[in-house]
Amino acid sequence: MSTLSEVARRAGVTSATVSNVLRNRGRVGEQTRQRVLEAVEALNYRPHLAARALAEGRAPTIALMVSSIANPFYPEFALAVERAARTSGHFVIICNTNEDPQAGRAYLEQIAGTLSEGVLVMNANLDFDDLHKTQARGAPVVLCMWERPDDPPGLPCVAVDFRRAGRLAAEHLIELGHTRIGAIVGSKPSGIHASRYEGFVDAMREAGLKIPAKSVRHAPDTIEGGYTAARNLLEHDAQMTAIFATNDLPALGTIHAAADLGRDVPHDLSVIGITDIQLAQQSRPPLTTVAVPTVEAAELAVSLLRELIERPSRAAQQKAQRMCVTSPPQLIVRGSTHTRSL
Amino acid sequence: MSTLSEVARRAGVTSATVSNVLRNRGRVGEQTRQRVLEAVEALNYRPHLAARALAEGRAPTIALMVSSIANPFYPEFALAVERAARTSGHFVIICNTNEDPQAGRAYLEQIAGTLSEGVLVMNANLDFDDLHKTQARGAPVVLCMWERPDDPPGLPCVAVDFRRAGRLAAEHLIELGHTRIGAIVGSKPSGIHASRYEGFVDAMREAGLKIPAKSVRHAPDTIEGGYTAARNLLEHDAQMTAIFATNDLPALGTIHAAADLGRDVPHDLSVIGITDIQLAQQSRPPLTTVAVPTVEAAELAVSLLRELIERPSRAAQQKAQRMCVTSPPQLIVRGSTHTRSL
DNA sequence: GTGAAAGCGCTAACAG
DNA sequence: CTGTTAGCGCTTTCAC
Repeated sequence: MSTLSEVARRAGVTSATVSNVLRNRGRVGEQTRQRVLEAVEALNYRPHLAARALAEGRAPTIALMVSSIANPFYPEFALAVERAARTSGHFVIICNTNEDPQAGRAYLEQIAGTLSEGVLVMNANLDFDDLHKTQARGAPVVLCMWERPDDPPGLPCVAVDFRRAGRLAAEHLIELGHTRIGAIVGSKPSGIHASRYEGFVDAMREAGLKIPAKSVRHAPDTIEGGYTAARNLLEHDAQMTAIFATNDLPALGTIHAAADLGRDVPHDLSVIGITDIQLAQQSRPPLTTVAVPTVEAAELAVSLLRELIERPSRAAQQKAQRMCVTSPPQLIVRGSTHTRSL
Repeated sequence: MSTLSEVARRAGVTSATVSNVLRNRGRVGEQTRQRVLEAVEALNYRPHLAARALAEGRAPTIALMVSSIANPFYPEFALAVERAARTSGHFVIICNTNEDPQAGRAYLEQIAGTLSEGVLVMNANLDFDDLHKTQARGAPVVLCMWERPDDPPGLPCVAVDFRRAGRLAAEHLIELGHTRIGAIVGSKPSGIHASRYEGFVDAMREAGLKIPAKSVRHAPDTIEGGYTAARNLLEHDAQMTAIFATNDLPALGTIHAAADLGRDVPHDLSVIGITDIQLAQQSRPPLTTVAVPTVEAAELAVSLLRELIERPSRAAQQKAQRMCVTSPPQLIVRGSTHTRSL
């Protein structure tokens, strides 16, 4: 690893000059520029990013806090984040909190503001106090998937109208003539699944449909969780003709459960999810779902973060209020829903 | 963000002392230690990792090069890498090369040795020259899933006996009485899928079974790729009773294709894959597959990397030869394979 | 145009 | 035990 001053020596100039040609700052004579470039080439010089970070007082990385990268939804988001981050010259450090606020805090305290200049939070189950603290220490924080455009979290965020997503899903089922509709709701009582369910409830109410307690189940946000909940639902109410899940994974599990119960999807049972993960296209039948603008959310989150990093002064005042809203979720009709036929 | 010297001033000592108490180096009086700790607390001080990295001449991060984190297999691996890395105090920077050697090179040149002190390579389609260069510049490199324990790549690596995996899969099918077996091989002609296919060929040959060209297809490493290839296979040879895929995703696609062709898996058609990704348990029927020790590979890779980082001198000599082999792949029989019944 | 010099925040000898 | 002194590799005024 050669250094700036080695390059400088070889080019017969000083390191300041080398720095200047490398960053196109200041005026440098064409001749010296050439010599410097040659020296850089000859020595195979590459700037030391940590040193640069220290000198500039900023870091070339951002942290992405996520509960577990192994959950099928996050990788798609992480990929989009990484792409967006690259365009602003940032690398992304992946921080799996494993849903543990302790782990999250450890990450935040160590890297925020020292190794990474900002943090993106994606359903990582973090303590809001911790988030505020890291913000106070100078590292901007943005929440990547806030579920309520109408209820700001007091932290910069990009919001997705999940309530609307829930409503769209329910409306689709209702339009198809379904009246006995079951719901599988992500296990965490509050948070992102609550608003989806609220949207569902809104639509049901408007259509004059009841939601008996028996037709709602809470389940872990996995295929298996959905499977179990769906079996349960179907065994308690044989008349049910449609199931709404607050997420794609449980919806996929529902399709499996139906198959095991000898019920054909979509003819005997319609199933709908929310998100539109890649797998949704690849199930049998392909899953009807309400697509959430993942890539857009990632891009907005990165650009908001960048803005907060670059205009800390102006941003300081707006921080609490700063909220970007993505374009609305959209219904994607595929093969798992059908006109009620019973 | 308060600094070491601010803490020092407040505690009435010098920054060296603060550094000492924080890292438990050197002897420090109990009284001063207390005062320092109080000051740290009062100022909410956190060490600046970039500064520390510069001073120590090493970085607290490693880079994980991967073709695309959105591919369902990598996240599981990435999670294991991150966990292992944390135990050695490293953060992991995720580098999506998108299969593009150019992109890979850009990453390597920028971060290797400056922002991250080592790099893990996971099927990222990188140029070996580039890897050798980054190694030469002082950043250890380890390949995470080398497919041939018997043929070292000239770079440190952890090897998984994929040939054996292919053999195990084939043997399972053969034992079940299948003789007309189709094969779906990952698209890249050389590399990781080749050895899996070789293992398959070995077993077939030993069993005295032929592999007509018609019963082999190359396909992208996706569900859809497998779907198309399987349809193709099945339409050309209605007698085929089993299909071996070099990876789980195409195997899953094969199950779908069979369903669309009205063939029951496993009674009309047995399907087997390799890897054992999470999805394999969750398909209908659950996929029989040969499990590859992902987590073990991740842990070995990280510890090998750490060793290379820490003993550069000794390691230098061994670098080219350094190879860890994981425990062997194992057959996991689930629902997609069955005794031949035609 | 180019160089000299200070400093980013921390660590690591070495003195005292 | 604690302080002094040098850097780590780079950026950035500010002189010349």
